[in-house]
Amino acid sequence: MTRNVPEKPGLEGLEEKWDSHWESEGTFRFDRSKTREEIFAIDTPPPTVSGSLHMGSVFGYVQTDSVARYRRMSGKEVFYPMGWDDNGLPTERRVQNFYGVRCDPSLPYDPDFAPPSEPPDPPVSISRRNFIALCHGLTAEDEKVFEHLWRTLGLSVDWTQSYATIDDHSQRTSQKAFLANLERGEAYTQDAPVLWDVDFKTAVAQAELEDRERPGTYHRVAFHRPDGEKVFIETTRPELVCSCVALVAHPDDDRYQGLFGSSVTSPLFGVELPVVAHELAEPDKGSGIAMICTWGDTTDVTWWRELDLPTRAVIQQNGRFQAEVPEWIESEAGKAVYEQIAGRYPNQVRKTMAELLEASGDLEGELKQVSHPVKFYEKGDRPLEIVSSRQWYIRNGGREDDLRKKLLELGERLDWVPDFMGVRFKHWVEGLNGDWLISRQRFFGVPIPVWYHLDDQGIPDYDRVITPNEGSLPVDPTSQAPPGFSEEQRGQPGGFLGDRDIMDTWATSSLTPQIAGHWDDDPDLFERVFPMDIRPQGPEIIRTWLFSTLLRSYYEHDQLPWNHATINGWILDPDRKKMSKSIGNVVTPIPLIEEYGSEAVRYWACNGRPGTDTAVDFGVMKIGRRLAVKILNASRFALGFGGDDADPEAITEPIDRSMLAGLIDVVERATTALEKFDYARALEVAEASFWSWTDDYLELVKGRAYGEGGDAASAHSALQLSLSVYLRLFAPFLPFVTEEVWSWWRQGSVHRSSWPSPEEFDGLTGDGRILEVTSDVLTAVRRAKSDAKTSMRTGVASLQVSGAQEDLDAVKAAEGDLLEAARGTSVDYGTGEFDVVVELEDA
RNA sequence: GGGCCCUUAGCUCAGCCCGGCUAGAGCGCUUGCUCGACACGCAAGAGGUCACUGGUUCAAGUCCAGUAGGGCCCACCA
Repeated sequence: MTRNVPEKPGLEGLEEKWDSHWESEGTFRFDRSKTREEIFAIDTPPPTVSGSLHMGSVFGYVQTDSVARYRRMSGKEVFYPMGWDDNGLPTERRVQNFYGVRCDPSLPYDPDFAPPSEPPDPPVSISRRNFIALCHGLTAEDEKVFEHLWRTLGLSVDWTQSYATIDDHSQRTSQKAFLANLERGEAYTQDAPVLWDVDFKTAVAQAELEDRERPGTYHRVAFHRPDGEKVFIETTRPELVCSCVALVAHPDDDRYQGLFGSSVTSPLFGVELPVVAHELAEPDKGSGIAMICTWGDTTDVTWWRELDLPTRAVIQQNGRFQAEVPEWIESEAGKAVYEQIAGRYPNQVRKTMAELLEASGDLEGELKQVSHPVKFYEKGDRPLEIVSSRQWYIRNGGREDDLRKKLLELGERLDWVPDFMGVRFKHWVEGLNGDWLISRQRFFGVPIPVWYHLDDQGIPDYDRVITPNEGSLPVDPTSQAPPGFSEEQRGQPGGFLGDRDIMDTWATSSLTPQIAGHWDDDPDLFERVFPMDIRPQGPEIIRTWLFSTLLRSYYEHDQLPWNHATINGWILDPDRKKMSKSIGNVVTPIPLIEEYGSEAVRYWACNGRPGTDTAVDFGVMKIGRRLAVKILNASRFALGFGGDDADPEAITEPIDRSMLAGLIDVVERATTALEKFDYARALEVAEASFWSWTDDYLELVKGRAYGEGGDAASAHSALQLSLSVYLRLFAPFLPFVTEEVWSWWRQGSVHRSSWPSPEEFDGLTGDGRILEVTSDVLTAVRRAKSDAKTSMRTGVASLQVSGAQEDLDAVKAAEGDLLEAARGTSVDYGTGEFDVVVELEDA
């Protein structure tokens, strides 16, 4: 075919050119006629579209894309869909800030509502339906930006397979799976203490917690024995004295043996409390005796449950102390004290209580400043409180050892890349201390698809759950009536109540294999892609996304959702610090793509070893760009001789065959690495070989290639053949430039060509040492010229090569090329230690 | 408190699983070079007690034990 090699090849504009070409050709379209064995399925992480674009996203996705492209070239049909995680709190927050609105579910829907042009302060309250409409609108915009970024980066996803975690199909899948869990008893509802974010006014799950080190103050507070004797506890939360239900010490603690079974009264409130024993009480913490409140921390919950203590909760879901005086405070003095703290926030009450205790003589000694870990919602700004509320849970092994063991087994069967990441999973499962709380008291998400019967008094009976017909999914119980009821019966005695909550975003994204594979509506497709081959993801969401996906797959299919989990490393800023919005060191990808090009950014990402933390490094990007430019220029040379296409028969020169022999090794090593998902090693191997190909082989054959006849034809064919191999080796990493060069003289896409294999070189290779030794001699000649500070064009007056006989034979086989490259006329050979003596002509 | 990862040239990192020839790459630095692919370039060079201490071995950057520093994850907030 005719060759179309440009005079001055460049990188500019390649992204756009090839993205639209691939799109119109359907290059990456998934062929669903293939069988499961022929398919390589990727459970792509759906990025949260409501955050800013971030180098962390680019990093992992590009690495995965290189794996996808390799598998496609090695003969697999790659199932590579892209999803958007738009449901959930990040979107709500973004909408609130972007438009300056707040969702108030009590407001009626306003069909004419339009968001203010500037976010007002304070924000304007709008109805739930208006709010959700804004969420949908904004995420649609955000998704376009993301898709554009992914296309510019050259992710080879099949864009016809996209999904969003809030779209109807995802909602249907999510609700169907939830109802299946409910049916089998894996999901249940319970009224219990939960960790609660008072700002977001929602319950949060164990997986969403983080500890933050906060300053606290130990208050030494006196409780009173009937005989007037004081018992001192130390607490950082004196505001909870009013919700105290008991004092507790370790059963073996000698100091408190006499107190167990007796009672004390609380300071200020005068509430009578038992003194109990429990082994969780630590003798060397504080005074060794603690107050149990309902609930100050999760240990309180344990004590409360195990010791069967009463519930005296005072902090409400809005974070304030309840307004009415609790009924367990009976004394007039106690009531008066409570009046002073009613309706206020815990940190205010803490100060007030300290003052009141001081005044009453119940606060002893100096206040002691400490720093201690406090539980926060990972997205929240205030410490979590524990409040009692009805929530939905999915059993996750946190309370059942059999299930926990089963999940640990599955985790062991999964192939972790790198394997030490499996330990994180193991520790997480071993450390689970409760079931997965999936209900959220929020708005933009998949509704929990149930209703409850109301009794004759209009009181909901949470044991009588009404579920929808599967055909009606997705449903919104707050606006749709359950089967067998009409909307008029909503809230009426004998009628129904729709669950107002939505599911945790992970309750839906834990089903990405089922959503992308169309478990609910296309069983034929699902059979062809499930279980998937790889789950690529970041290390920070092993406890959430990976774990919950594995759990749902176990419940629904009794097997792993994928065979391999490839865990990428963490992205650090150029100074090797963790990137975070609060520090303000987040690096965004678009300016970098503009400056260095997509290939450069991809090269940087693919240089990050699997599972290894990697810093944003502009230097590495520059190298990537240099490599891409080099590929263009070297290709121009290799294809610049007109004439025929590569003819294997024509490759007769020993050095050409020697070069091909070396390439076999490169192909084998790159292939082995990629089979183990080690894209970085494959790139490194290809790159090192490519540079010596340009620096040595190209220089050595240059003179012969410009000539004519059989020896020139040998060079032309060898150049084309080796270039074709290099382009395919680089295609997974540098998709644009390799496609560009491929298009100069080949039909079709390099990304649909076959991955190079050693069989391609059958009968074409020679002694690999010829090129190696000849290159060494050439290097010695160059060194001589460099030392003489003269041009590389300087002629060589005499060239003596000493070495073992086999080395001398190797050089002899390439003598013509060597002399031409070295600008010499003859070589003298001598046996002995390897040595090259060069004498230069006068300049 | 428990666990995992890291520590190799001025910088960023390979090499360690499976011990073995003078420990590699790129950037930066130094010195040259406008040769018919490439100045978004080319060639050559300098630069390292492989964190530390012990041990195993004929042989340790590589295996084992420990120490120190850095990072991450988990853990009941009295």
